[in-house]
Amino acid sequence: MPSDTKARIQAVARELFAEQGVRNTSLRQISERLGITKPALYYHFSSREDLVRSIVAPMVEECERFTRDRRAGDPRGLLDDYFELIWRHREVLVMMVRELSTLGELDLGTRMFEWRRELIALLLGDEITRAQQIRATVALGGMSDCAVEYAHLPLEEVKPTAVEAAAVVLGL
Amino acid sequence: MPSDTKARIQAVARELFAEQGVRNTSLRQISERLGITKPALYYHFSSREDLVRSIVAPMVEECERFTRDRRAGDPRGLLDDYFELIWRHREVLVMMVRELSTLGELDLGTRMFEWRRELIALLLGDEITRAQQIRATVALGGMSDCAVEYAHLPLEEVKPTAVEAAAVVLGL
DNA sequence: GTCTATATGATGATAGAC
DNA sequence: GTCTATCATCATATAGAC
Repeated sequence: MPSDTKARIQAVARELFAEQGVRNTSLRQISERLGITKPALYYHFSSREDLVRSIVAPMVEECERFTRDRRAGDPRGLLDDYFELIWRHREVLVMMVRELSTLGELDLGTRMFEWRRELIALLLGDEITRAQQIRATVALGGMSDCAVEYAHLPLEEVKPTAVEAAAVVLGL
Repeated sequence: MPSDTKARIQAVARELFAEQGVRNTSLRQISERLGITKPALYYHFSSREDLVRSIVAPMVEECERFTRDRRAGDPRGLLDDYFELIWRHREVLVMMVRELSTLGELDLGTRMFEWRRELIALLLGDEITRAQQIRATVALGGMSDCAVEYAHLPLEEVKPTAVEAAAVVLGL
């Protein structure tokens, strides 16, 4: 059985990134918490950016798959699934909210912004007024905030209320 | 008339902090955009942290004054004033959202979290269920997101809809 | 008030031994 | 796979001249 050092590096990095931000976390800190040395990291990842990307990629890909594979209609069900999606990735989400600037360097800021635009289109259609756009921001942004703020609670304790609140805002 | 270099430094710093994050901005960048040298900054500010603090302090103080001086009741009016408050400081708000971690070093993360707790208490009273808490997070968090996402629009185009959406969530 | 020059330390990254 | 040793680069910050 091969050693799973690579996965352990990612776990520790995710932990530190969520704790103190991506930019604030050095390879030294990661290696120290793991009990290995800095250069050892370079055997598993070609660069620091490679490591960051490997952690963020799964969420980004799943988000983009979510809007790509989804057909319009059933807005209430979409809110439901949207919440489970951001909830599943809330550890990375905390990271992103805390440091949009760093993710911007990886070109993820714009992709996530574009993703939310698509999400709003799925919810309310293509032609929407500014007022609808703002309500959608309150609804979706508010739900994201919940995933961050109540990240330590069980899903069942947060989701029903958060989804219902978002639905009320959107008049669903 | 004394030169207002100090204020110009703060203006440029605010600009760069909002653009690319606090941690990502070096004193070198600030001095270069101003057309002066790095050590010149130290004549006006005793340290980098001193400069950051001088920019964030006004918002934090006004937030804390807001909850301190306010008596409970008139929740609809509170939502109204809350939105104008975060809107007025939205440049700093973008900074904070983008980099809670750095602000955490300045002990501001906890203060802002505490502030939102007080705000929710003013809105809904001291004894609230978790469900009310979550709805409040959607409402207040959603409004904050609007200040960030529509920072480039005039207030009158955003505020009425955002406040109304928050009020609906809270059943006001 | 602003400059030049410099001290000191942390960072990401590589070379090469084991 | 992990180590020791080392590099260039960048950061904040200070000393002292003008």
